[in-house]
Amino acid sequence: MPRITLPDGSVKAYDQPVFAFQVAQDIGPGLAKAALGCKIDGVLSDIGSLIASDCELSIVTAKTRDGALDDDALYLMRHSCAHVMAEAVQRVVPGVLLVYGPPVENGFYYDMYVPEDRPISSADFEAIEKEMAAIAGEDRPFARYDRPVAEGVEKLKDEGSKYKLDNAQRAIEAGSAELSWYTTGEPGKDWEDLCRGPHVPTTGRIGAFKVMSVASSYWHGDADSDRLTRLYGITFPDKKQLDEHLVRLEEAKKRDHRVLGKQLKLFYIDEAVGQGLVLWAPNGTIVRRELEAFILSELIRQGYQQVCTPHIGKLGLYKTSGHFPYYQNSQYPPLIHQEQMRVLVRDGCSCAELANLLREGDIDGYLLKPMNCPHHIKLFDSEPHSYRDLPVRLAEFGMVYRWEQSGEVGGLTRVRGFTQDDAHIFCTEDQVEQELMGCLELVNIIFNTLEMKDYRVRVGLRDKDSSKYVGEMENWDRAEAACVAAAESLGVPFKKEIGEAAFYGPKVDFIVKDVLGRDWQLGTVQVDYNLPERFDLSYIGADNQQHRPVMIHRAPFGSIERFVGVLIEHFAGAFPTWLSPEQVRVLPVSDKFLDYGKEVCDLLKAHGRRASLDDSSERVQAKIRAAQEMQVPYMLIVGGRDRDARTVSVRHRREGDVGAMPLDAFVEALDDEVRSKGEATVLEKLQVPA
RNA sequence: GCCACCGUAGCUCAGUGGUAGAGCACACCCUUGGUAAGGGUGAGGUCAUGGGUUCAAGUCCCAUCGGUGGCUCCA
Repeated sequence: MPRITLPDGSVKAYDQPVFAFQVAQDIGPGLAKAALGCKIDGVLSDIGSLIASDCELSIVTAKTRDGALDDDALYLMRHSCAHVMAEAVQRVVPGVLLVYGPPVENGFYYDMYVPEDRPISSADFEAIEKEMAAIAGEDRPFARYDRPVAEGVEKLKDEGSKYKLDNAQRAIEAGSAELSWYTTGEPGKDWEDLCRGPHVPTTGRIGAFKVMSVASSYWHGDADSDRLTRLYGITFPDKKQLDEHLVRLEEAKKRDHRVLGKQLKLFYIDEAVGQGLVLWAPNGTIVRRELEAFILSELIRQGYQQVCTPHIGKLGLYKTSGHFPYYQNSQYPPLIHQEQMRVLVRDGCSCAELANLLREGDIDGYLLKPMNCPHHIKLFDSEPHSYRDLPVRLAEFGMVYRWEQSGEVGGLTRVRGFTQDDAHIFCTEDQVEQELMGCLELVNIIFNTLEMKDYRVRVGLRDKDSSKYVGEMENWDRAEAACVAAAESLGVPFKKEIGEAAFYGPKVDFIVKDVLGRDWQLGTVQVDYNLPERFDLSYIGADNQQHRPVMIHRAPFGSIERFVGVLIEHFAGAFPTWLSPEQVRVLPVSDKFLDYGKEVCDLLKAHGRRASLDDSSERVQAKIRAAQEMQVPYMLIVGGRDRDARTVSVRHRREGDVGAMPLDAFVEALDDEVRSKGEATVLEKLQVPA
């Protein structure tokens, strides 16, 4: 009979099977009342679970002992709230069929088939929430019942939802011996859903919730399959936490790079120019160029050579590389010269035929480059190479153009024209590991300098059962080992993912989250056995024989556009001084002191600082506010006292008024701050007693 | 590409089928000041674009373009 071990190590023994709820009751009625579920031998379960054998048991409540929100509790509430939302939707909108409603990070969703003549829109949220509140108010129990597979399938067939039947069949394929339902209330009478659970005890325990958004999705995530409606919601143990979450979301929206980009005049996207085509304003261009200069200085230190190549190349080049037509639906269509077009028309080529020629690539033309590698390969191949030359590392901030789907383009994170911090390393097999290390070292240096700690690393390895990969298997093994070793050297969490390798080689990807919690892949480092083959690249080895080099593609920050977008959010617009478009603004307290202000400003400019003078006839308070809104790191307030003593009164955008210091000392301290990229700061100097 | 929502001044947003609005920004005037908005006056609009309904459309309908969220995709 069950002996139940509790988290504190104590044991409760029962002489017959016991419900987890009863155990909680025996520990204390308060705990039983607060219980949302339990963990039996580490498996999250209903508090109504019957325990028949020895186990470890912990009771899940909304808060952990240290008062934080309990992740398991949130999971139970989200999952349960999804059920309640689904029931509410079915009350509000007739004809809705349920598909799938899991908890997700930050909430839950429910996928549903919704009749086409009655789409769900945000106008329905209020009614849905009202029904949800009613269902929660009824406080009906989440009751589980199981059916043997065959009986369960019959039941689902009777119910007539192909989606639920499909879910069941998937569960059966995964090895389920039984199918389970959860009724909110009485089985056979109240609302129910095929579900493996677990759930909170009653509908009254789903917490404070809100329907967030509606979106479309596809059944099985397949764009050719049925289109479903996905309703997103969130829930928290109480209203206060929900409200706090909503406030956090609002705060996050203010840090959105699209909002800050406008506010700080960094970049614009104009529909007259084109969707996903970024116009970098002067301020944004400064950030970009500083970043590029920084990356470049590290590249040069690592032995890279900088190259420049054009934005277009002949179609044939991309046929050799394989980019065309393999990736043609994510490319701008080929460009054809008008003379050639004239000849085609003269020879009776119809629009349909022309479209076909373009699609098949059976035509001379140029392509806006979707990648930089073919150009770099041609540069490498423009002269013979000895093994003594290798590795050859060619770097370029190269702009590439890709036809992204219209629904996916937005801000700086997904664009149609972007600048890769690209380089291609041509090396021997033996040099691969060392070169990978170099790439990751670069990532390390740059993320550390920018104080970006919150990124993750994914190592994409081949699926050994698949035949889609090119290259020698032993080279793959070595390259994969090298990728893993290099990732380990970074000292940040990384995950190996089987089957995520490119067909031509393994890779290491860097992924960050934006302010709204969405993942973005920044850079990638990829080993490539394919292109050297396609372009018949070679070098002369020590044995005087021709050998095939290995290529490494690496764009550790992906695109400068996306990277700057991520950086804007990372710094919430307050770039470190070395990156700031405007580093100092001089604010004379009255225009009597404009002369001195100008002198200060000119001195800063002579030192290479990006400084400006606010000569408006505003009060100093207003000038501060204006500078503050543009996130200028240092404001120098100058008046009579400063002029007479040849000082500046320093105000920092975060620290506020930090006191006066001699002008020359400030200029020098700021030089140090910029030069050291923030390792030394003006503020530190000010804290040193005079 | 798919679904929902949205598009009004440079920006943020109001606007019941009946004369186009506010705040900020901008220009000019007054104010000459010491750490997050001093005061006044003024200018600024093909209400995304194109059709339609109506005596009358920013408002209702359709299409197109663009934006937002998610799905799909992402070499």
